Amino acid sequence: MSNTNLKQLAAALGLSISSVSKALRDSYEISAETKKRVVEMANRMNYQPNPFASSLRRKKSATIGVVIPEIANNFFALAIDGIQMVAEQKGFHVLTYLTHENNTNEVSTVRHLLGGRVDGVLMSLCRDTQSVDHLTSLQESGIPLVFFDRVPEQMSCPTVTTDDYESGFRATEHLIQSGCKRIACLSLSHYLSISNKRMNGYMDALKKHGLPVENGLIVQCTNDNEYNLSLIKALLKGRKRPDGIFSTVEKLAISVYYVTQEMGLQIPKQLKIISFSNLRTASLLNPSLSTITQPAFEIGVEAAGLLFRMIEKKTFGNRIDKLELKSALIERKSSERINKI
Amino acid sequence: MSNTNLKQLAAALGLSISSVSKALRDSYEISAETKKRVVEMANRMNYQPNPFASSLRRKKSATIGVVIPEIANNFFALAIDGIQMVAEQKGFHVLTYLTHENNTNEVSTVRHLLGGRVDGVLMSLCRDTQSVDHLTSLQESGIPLVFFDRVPEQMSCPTVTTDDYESGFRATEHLIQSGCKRIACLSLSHYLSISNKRMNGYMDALKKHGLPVENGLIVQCTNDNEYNLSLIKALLKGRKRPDGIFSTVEKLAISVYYVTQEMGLQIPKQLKIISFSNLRTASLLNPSLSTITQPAFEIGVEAAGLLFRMIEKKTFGNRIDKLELKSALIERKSSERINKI
DNA sequence: AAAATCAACGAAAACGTTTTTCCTAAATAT
DNA sequence: ATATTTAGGAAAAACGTTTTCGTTGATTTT
Repeated sequence: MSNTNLKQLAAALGLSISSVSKALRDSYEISAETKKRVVEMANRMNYQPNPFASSLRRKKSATIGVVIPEIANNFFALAIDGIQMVAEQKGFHVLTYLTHENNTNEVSTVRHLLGGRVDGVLMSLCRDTQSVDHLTSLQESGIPLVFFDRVPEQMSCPTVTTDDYESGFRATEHLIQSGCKRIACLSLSHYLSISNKRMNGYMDALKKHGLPVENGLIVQCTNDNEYNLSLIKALLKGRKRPDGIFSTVEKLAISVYYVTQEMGLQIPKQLKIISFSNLRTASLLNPSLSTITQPAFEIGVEAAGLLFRMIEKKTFGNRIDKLELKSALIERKSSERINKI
Repeated sequence: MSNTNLKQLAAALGLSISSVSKALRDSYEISAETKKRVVEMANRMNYQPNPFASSLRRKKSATIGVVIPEIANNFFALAIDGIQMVAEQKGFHVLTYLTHENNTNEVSTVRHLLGGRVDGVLMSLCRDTQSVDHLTSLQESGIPLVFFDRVPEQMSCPTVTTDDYESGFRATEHLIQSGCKRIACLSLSHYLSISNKRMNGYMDALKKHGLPVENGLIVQCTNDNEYNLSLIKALLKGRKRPDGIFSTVEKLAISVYYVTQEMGLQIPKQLKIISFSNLRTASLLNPSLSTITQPAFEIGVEAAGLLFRMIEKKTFGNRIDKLELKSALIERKSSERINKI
């Protein structure tokens, strides 16, 4: 805690507290010379305004909250990076909260946020969030709220997302064009819109190319990594093994790599795979992993930008922005066509 | 901002503000029945105490600050994860700041922190920090401060680190035992103690095994990825190419992989490599990467634990904890001995 | 029965800002 | 010369808590 306050500063200057405050905030009521004197003394005495007093009085915290499922995740780490950049430019602080994919944590975090600790909230839902009551109550409290990537479908709110349906479609079509006939889809959660949209793209691509949609090929994964591994193993050891996998999320693709390594299954010869991913090492994997790569950093930047427009009331009345960015499909070895001789 | 405050709550209950406050804080001065009434009404009216008023009055923020070079980094993401876990248990909020390896940012962040926004600070230095003036002033201000991983050598402060010297030594010795005769060292910064300690381990291992320490084999890398790539290229294209690389940091190893891929240099046949890294995909790379893996999550947990002991004044007077955790050396293909026939 | 203790609560000060209102002297207008 | 404006600054009222003292009436102690 900074030890010098306005009172001491005022005493040292022979001025009143209010004048010092106004001088520091560059008010027109204070003469230029006085301002200079004040600023100099403030520096000399190492004055730092008390943020709580200021926040209390102004009802502004200069802080935003970011609520995400996890941080040890390339996508979210990059998104946070973008968010932090914008926040810093605006002179805002960033409070982060991790839900660990657990709705209970999400709800309690939102309740904390309702206390008014932040001027705005950026959020990406956790995988098992169904009810949006906590979210609407946050929104109704008047705190600007923007969702990114994992957004709630049931409520009207500003969002920043990517072209999930199209990406799922293109990824699946790419596998088909590489020769796959039986393509599995690894889904993160049937509650998440991104997971469902990606899966819908997958299904429509199958239909377009006359391939059947088999329920057994759609694997709903959990938050338990071990259990996911067993699901993937079961999928790949089954009688009618898929020859292609569309993974809606990075960590599931990594699990597939581990399983195939253990089983001695060859990618892309026996199994092709493409996955949503922000791995920097995708091209260095054995084999290199074909990816749909979301512009994670930009998503963070745009979401934060939107939030600050709301905080600064630059957005008119009831306008609700829905921004969609494009992901990039990057073909690598893991989905390469094998030309039989 | 929550709309109901103590005053309104008190009015609704027909009690005084102070009694309501005391009831909510479970003071012995208030009867059990009254407490129950108050708590019920508080829930009904959705009362959330104003955090700024509370912080202002109590001179406690229930918040810690975390200052790190970057977040899109496996090590730091994991460390943050550990920190957040402990903070949540303690009911604390976490404010994160990124310096982007830039000392100017570090200094200005510290100045912000001096304002008293947080009750404690966890920090990992940026690569070009030389002077520790800003750090000592933060420490002298009385805010508990714990460094992790990248710690300042010139000042006396609590730290959580790993066995960097030993790890550098073991990694280098491992390369030697795999048959390397000319081992290069990729250093992140000659200002960072971790980088230097790892390098000292490297040099001592060379000496122990009668290998010369060549300045040309010690590459001081920068914060510019492109430039680092050119440095690595120059190293590997030189007349007397090294046959082994000890990388003190993950991203430089990744750069080496890119360069060798481009050059068609074969790992581990023509070049062996081992690197500090927390890559989850290390074993899936082509070839799998031998790593020294730091217990990043635990580092976060321990550093936060230490910080909270200081915040809660559980640590006696001038005691200064220096905790050292062990890293694990994991041998994989990238440093495998090639047995000539 | 008087004095002391006690339980349960209220009044008010304090935390350090920001901001509105008010004051005083000098400058300008009438 | 008097009235009015205008700088430049001071006083004081918030902001919503927490906490230190009182203040009661009731109970216990002596």
